[in-house]
Amino acid sequence: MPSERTVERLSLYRHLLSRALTEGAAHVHSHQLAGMAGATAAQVRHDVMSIGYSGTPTQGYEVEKLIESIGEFLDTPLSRNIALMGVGNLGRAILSDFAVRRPTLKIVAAFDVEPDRVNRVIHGCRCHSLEELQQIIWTQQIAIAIIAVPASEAQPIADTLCEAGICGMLNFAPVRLQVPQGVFVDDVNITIALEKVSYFAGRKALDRGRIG
Amino acid sequence: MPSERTVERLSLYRHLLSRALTEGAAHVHSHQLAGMAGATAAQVRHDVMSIGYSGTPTQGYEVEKLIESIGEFLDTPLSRNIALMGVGNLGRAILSDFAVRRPTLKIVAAFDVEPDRVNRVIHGCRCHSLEELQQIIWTQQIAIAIIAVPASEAQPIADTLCEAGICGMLNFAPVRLQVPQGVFVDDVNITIALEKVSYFAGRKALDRGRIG
DNA sequence: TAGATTGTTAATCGATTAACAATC
DNA sequence: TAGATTGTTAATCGATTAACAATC
Repeated sequence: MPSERTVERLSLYRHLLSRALTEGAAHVHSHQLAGMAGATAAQVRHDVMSIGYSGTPTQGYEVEKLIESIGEFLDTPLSRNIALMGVGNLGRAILSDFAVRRPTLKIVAAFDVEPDRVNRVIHGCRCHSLEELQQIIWTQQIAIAIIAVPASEAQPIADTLCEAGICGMLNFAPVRLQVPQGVFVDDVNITIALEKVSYFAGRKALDRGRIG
Repeated sequence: MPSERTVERLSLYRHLLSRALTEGAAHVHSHQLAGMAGATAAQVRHDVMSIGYSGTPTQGYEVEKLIESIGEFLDTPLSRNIALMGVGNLGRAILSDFAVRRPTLKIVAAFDVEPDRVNRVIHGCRCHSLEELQQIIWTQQIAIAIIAVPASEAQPIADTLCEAGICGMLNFAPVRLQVPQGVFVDDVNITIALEKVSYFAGRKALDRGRIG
């Protein structure tokens, strides 16, 4: 079982390699990929080894083959259909900015409680009422959900999703979701990320003697 | 120097404790806070110890005092004023959902290149043109920036920000930013987060025998 | 061939966990 | 007092880094 960091890096490698491929790069060395990804060459070699792909000492890694190997490793037999819960400002931003980027991950349905959002098509995605949730999750084979609802509604929504059989959630609400053992949850907390930046930026500025 | 994880958890503790305080809680035990934060009691004790606050065996931690201690530790002498770069869908979502939550962190200015956004007030925040950047960063004493521009514009924007003396950035663009030594950058990559959820959710589903 | 890069093992580093005396 | 919880040290765990023979 690879670590979360390794999975994150592999995902990033694939993204970078796809772009390198369109620019005509046929081979990359570990330190080149490391430079692009903000990792070390040793990490790249470790990550690549862990997915069972091998390069050659002189040429390095074949870009096309490596992309393929990462895909075989990362892409699970799970359906790649995603549900978006909440079509407020954040939900709409996710729909417009991130829905199209990866063909392997696709937001196929959105849900909201606001009557003026339900039954509308927003950024190319139809918004449904919560009553339709279970049926749509089943018929569309949705395995993953994005939680972009206010904090107070996040837990009830998560409960409904778990009952409907969802396998994983990406949670933007600043709440720790209680879910059954078999469900994977990852949190993106923008406020905490900002506080972290503020803290370490402040420490660095102090070290530089810029302030304090 | 505390780890990034410790800083993230401390930020979360403060958030949770503030809410507990308004609900009338005067004291918490390590395992209670751990339960709320999705951490272990040992982690809570370790984190609290590292900021120099002490509880008592019978009562646990005083909520009000602990919040204060976390603040003294996390809140740097750095100005808490933030600039938002890019007022597209994501930028607007950040303005509306996260700007008001923490009084210690405040988005005081937004910037965009689109003429129809410049000089407008969006979600209570004035949007400026990039020409005004340096002057506003200086006069408003802005130390932190949020990068919510398209990938292709992220690096030039980051360069300008570094020249203007910014200390830290929270980057939403799917690019690894090149910055000088003294600048702290943290990345939020929603696509990678989704791929991670998909991978681990798939693994869990396999283990449960739900698929495969 | 010579040299850079690979796969792979061992060493290091740091965070988490366990353990336990001190204490309210 | 008895008992749960604390601060603190030691043990564990896992990831990163270093090292190096194999190899194209």
